[in-house]
Amino acid sequence: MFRQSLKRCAHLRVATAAPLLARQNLSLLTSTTRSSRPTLQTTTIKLSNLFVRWHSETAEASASEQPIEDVAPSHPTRFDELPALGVHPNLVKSITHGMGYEALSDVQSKTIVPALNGTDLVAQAKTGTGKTLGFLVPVLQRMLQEDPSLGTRNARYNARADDIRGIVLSPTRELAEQIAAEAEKLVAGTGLVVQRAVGGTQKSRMLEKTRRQGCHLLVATPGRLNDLLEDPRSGIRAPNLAAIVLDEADRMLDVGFRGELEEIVNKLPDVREKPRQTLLFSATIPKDVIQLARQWVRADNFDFIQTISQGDTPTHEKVQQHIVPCRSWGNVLPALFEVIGKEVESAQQPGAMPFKAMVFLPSVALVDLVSETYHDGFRSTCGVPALMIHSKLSQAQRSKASDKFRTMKSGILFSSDVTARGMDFPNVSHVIQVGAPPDREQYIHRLGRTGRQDKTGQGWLILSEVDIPICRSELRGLPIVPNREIESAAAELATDPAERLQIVNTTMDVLKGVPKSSLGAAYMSLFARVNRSNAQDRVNELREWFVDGMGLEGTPRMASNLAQKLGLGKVTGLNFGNDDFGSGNRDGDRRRSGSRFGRDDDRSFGGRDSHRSRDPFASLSSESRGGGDRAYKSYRGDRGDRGDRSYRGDRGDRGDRGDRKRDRYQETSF
DNA sequence: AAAAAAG
Repeated sequence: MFRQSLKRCAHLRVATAAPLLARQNLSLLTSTTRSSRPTLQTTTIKLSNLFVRWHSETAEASASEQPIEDVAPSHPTRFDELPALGVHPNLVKSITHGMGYEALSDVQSKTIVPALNGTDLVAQAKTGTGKTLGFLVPVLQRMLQEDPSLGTRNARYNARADDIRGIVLSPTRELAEQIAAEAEKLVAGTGLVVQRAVGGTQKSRMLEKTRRQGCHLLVATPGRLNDLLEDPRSGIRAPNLAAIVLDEADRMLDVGFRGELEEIVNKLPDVREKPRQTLLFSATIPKDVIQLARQWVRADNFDFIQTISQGDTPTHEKVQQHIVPCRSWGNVLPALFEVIGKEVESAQQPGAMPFKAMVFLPSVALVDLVSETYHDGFRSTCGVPALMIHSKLSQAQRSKASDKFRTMKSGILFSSDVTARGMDFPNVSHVIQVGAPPDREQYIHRLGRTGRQDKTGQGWLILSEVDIPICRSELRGLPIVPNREIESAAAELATDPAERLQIVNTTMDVLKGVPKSSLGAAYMSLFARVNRSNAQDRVNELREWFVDGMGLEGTPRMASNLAQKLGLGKVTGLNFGNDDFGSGNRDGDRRRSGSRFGRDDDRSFGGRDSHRSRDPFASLSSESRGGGDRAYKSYRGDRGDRGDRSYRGDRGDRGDRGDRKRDRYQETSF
């Protein structure tokens, strides 16, 4: 099995690597004497065959390829083998003594030799498998190799701020801090100096420290690094830059960062004059990112190393993935608190991990709202302390939350996607995702906050039915199993509180007591990613939440020009009135959809649909689509109006692409 | 109005 996965690992080796290897005394042959482990089948192929290779699932050279050398590189398995491969003993000592690691992980084992040789890498490995060490060791080793006098600690005094040799870029400040902390442990016994350049901190303090201590490796977020490089008085320079690392590479290469990254590169030495190594690491490397990655690596000298075989997912089998489909958004928060309550209880069982959960929410406003709701209504009964983190907090608050959660044995961190990637909080037992994750990759990275190294954990995804279709296609192929034991998920909201689930009542009562501005912000944020096909459903389910669930007069007011921008122009049931929680914009609605609004509204939100399905999931499965579908969907707002037309439109749509979609759904586990 | 990232 091991052999097979190795074979499937797309791997390129280019001729230039061989002499370097020899020069560094890295004996390739020792691997055969050291152990009987299978060695990687390394094939040298022309770069033009790269894409063929990635799609072909085989590493055997074809006739068109030109094998230059048939080498079998060694794959060290223990850190104490690294000095024999040329890694400085003081670096290795930090790892084996200071950090207490013995065995290399799969990704470390496969990247170390090519990385030490100066080969550019695109490396993909599952979350929590030690990618950070995988890029830090070769980058730091290169510095020690170029200047052997840096091997001892007192050489630190020669470090300079204007001769930075390595840069690591991270998409978030907290991740940069974490990487820097790891790097500092590594260099503890050497003369290497690590500095950090992240936003939200005092630039002048950082510059003063860097001028005083010097810097070999700079760990940075893009904005601050760019700022430092374009400031002629900063004194930060990297004329001899030897390596640049993009951690979370797929994220760093996407549109949000591309411009800033280009600006940074333009201020660094021209690679034609000063060649440098580029390392791109991530747990997810979608196909379209591979094209972008090629612009970063040297065309004639790089490896693409995957420790995830084709067809496998970047998630861990040991982490169970549950989905709780909710009949409406109003059910989502009660379901969240029910899951938390039940899982806190399960964690009491002997042998269970203490309950330490990260709860990912789709917007800052929802982090605020849910965090407050938990503290006001559930914290005392549940007994588990909770923190929150998102980018709108001050950096001091963010760091405090992050540091505190790191040390907690049991606790909850309500979070936006700031902590979704790379963060290594020890012993997270649960990752709970609320609402549709922005994309497949983000789902995988969030889930990867649990089940790290040799640990286990579990994932929960709590979704409104409106978000099911998008998630079903986005998360296709992932082993996500429906959970029907959460009563709040299917509970009616429009019933007398005396007959309503207690947890629903508590949630709604607490929400009602939260400042209207918080509710309003959360409401607005839930329209951020709607599209033409689900906008009306979202309006309706949120209206049900506010009116039937919380017993408010209506939904928060939305400016009509904002509604236009959001693509809600043709949607009915929004509140364009002057009062924040008016009873809805009847005038506007009448103008748009005629006079039946009131009646449909009553029918939809009055909770009088006796035939509504009690099990939202049952009506979603591909087998029971049809009658159940209709019964289930009948709660929705004024569909009757625009009504029947849009309803049939939906179904017609489905019918057109029916076969293909059905196929995809069958591959999906929920 | 939507994660993040410069001030």
